[in-house]
Order: sequence, then C-alpha cells, then structure tokens
Amino acid sequence: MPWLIYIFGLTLLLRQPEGVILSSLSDFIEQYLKELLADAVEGIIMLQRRELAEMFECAPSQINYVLDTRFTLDRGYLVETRRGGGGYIRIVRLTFRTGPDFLSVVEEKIGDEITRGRAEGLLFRLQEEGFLDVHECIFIRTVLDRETSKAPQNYRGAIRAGMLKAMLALLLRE
Amino acid sequence: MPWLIYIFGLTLLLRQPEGVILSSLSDFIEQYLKELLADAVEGIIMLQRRELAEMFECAPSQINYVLDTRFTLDRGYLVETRRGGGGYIRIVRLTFRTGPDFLSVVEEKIGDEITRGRAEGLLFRLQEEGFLDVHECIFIRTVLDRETSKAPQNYRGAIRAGMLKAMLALLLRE
DNA sequence: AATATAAAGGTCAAGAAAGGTCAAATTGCC
DNA sequence: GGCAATTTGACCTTTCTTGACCTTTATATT
Repeated sequence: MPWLIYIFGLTLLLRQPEGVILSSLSDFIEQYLKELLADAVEGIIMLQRRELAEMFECAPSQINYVLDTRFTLDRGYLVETRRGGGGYIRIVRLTFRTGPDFLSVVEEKIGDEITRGRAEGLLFRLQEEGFLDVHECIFIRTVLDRETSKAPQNYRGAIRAGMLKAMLALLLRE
Repeated sequence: MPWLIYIFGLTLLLRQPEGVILSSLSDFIEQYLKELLADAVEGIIMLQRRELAEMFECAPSQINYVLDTRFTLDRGYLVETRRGGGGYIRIVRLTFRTGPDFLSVVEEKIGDEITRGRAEGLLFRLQEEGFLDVHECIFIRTVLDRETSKAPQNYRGAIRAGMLKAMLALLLRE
C-alpha cells in the first residue's frame, strides 16, 4: 500500500517496502530513486546530483553516499556518472532473467567463497526482485551470521557460501 | 484477561500471561514487545532502542538485556539491528513445524562438523519420524554431496555441518 | 587555437546519531 | 547469606550527515 510522505515541504508518494521503516534521510532518497526506477522505461533513470540534493535539502555528497551504499552492483544496480557542465548520474536497474538455470546463475554469483557484504547485497537483491520474502531474508542473514561467527576466520567465506547456496536451493527451487 | 498497568506515568494495556507475574522492569518490557508483535502484520516489529529506553525510563542497554534473555532463537524470535543514524531494532516472531527447541537439539547433534555417514543417519531418522518428507531428504542429500565434493578434504565436515544446519533450519520452520 | 570561467560531479575527514559490550552495583529469592 | 537475575553506566563500533576542497567538462573570451 503506497504511503504519502511529507518531507521538507515536499509531498512524495513512496511505497513502504515490506517490513522496513524509512528512518534516515538516506533511506528516503533511496526509496525515492527506486520509485523513479519503477516508473522508468527500461529501468534506467538519469538525474542531476545538484538537483536531487536541493530537492532533499542535503549536501550533494550525501547523494554519493546513497549511491555508494544502496545502489551497488551486488544489489543489482549500475551507476554511471559524468562531470562537468551537463553532467548527470545514470542509474540502471539490473534484473535476473528467470528460467530453468536461474538457480545456477545465483550459485555462480556466490562461488566457492563469499564475503558478508556481498551475501547481504545478493539477499537484498533477491528480496527486491521478489524471489524471497522478508522473513526468509532475515532468517537467512541471521543463520549465516550465527554460524559463520563460530567458524575460524579463514573458513568463513567458504562456509557462508555453502550455507547460502544450500538455503537458496531450497527456497528458489521450481 | 487484559490488565491496565501504570508504569512511570504511562498507561499500558498489557495482557497478564497466565501463571506469570510481571515483577521486574524487564518483564514489562518483554510483555510490551510481545503485545506489539501480536498486533503486527507478518509478525515483525521495528523500533528504536533509544525511544524504548526513554519510554520505560531505563538505560538503553537494558533493552539489550531483554532482547538477549527473552527474544532468543530458542524461544522463537529473530532480532536484527542496525547501528548509526536512523538505526533500529527489528524483532521477528518465527513459527516452527516442531518447536524451536527441537531445532536447537538437532543443531547440537550436528555440531561444528559432521561426517557423511552421521548426516545420512540423521536425515534418515528425521524422515522416519515424519519431520521431513522424502523429497526434502533427497534434495538435502544431493546438495550436500554436490557442494562438499568441491571443497577441500579438511573443510568438508565443517561445510557439511553448516549446510545441513542451514537447510534444516529452513525446513523445520513453517 | 589557447585560455579562462562556470558548472557540473568526486573525495575525504570530522562530527553526530544511532546501537553494542562488559563489568560493577543492586535487587530478589531461596 | 549466597546465588542468580536485573539494572546501570562507562566506553566502543557502525552508519549517517555535512562541508571544505578537488577534478572534469562545456562554453565563452581573447
């Protein structure tokens, strides 16, 4: 169900993602950009950093912060920018092709080892694209954290990868 | 029967769980959070530690104490937090096929490493006792064999244990 | 053509705003 | 009185926000 959110004199129509509260300005900017992406043809938007910063009344560099932390490749986004007069920021949303080999694509992304950050990005992306629900995501993250924290440092990547693949195999089958 | 409880100038409507006396502040906080969970869609609530601590006029770290002692996985809850500006605490109530304590017993049996033979035995018994169906068992075996065969010998026990625990955690959950 | 200026976006570090940890002090219950 | 559970507080880590300063690109001027 969409929410009307009043922020800094603006009225924005933002969807409230399931199980998430938007608590920081960065969260709002993220959600706003995702709204734009959802409406955009081809999942591509172009905008100006300065304009966006003025809109949210924040430092321009905060836009970079949002892009760096929320629109990463692991989460399924490409960001391209250009400086100078007529500069721009372009955000492309990547989507998984579904199909019989979908699971193998995901497994290949995981590989034999995976860092915590990349695992989180992937889970985030799978949730955003509707392959996992909030419960499943939270549960997987918790199990991963709990088990890897007990393992010796140098095994962690491998154990995390194995567990992640095992759980996704169960949840993504058919 | 619901009770009206006046606490620190607040009036909270808390159910008095049968046979339980709410005697400490931690008990009240626990009960309050459970009320919120009962009303929450999806069995998920999000809140801020600072706010909750202010509400009950206690040290913020007391909230951690309540979470650590009352909202454990054994009791069927997941807790996820985020630090920093706009941080939050998210509590998820889980439902299990079997009861959360059963899961911990199984996990303990698995331990940090497990041989292929012991894993087989465990799966066999779980199937026989009706906790897993045939397809689930076959599936788990397949994934275990496939992944462990790629791992170096000396990691295999640990990776097998991690993957097995991960998959059972998912399947024994409703 | 070369140069200067304006108009973008980039970087990085400091400070603010959360939550986490751990141990000492206190309380409550046999 | 002793033990376990609770409460508190000092100090730590992570995430967000801001601002000063830098680099790149387009356009106007000489």
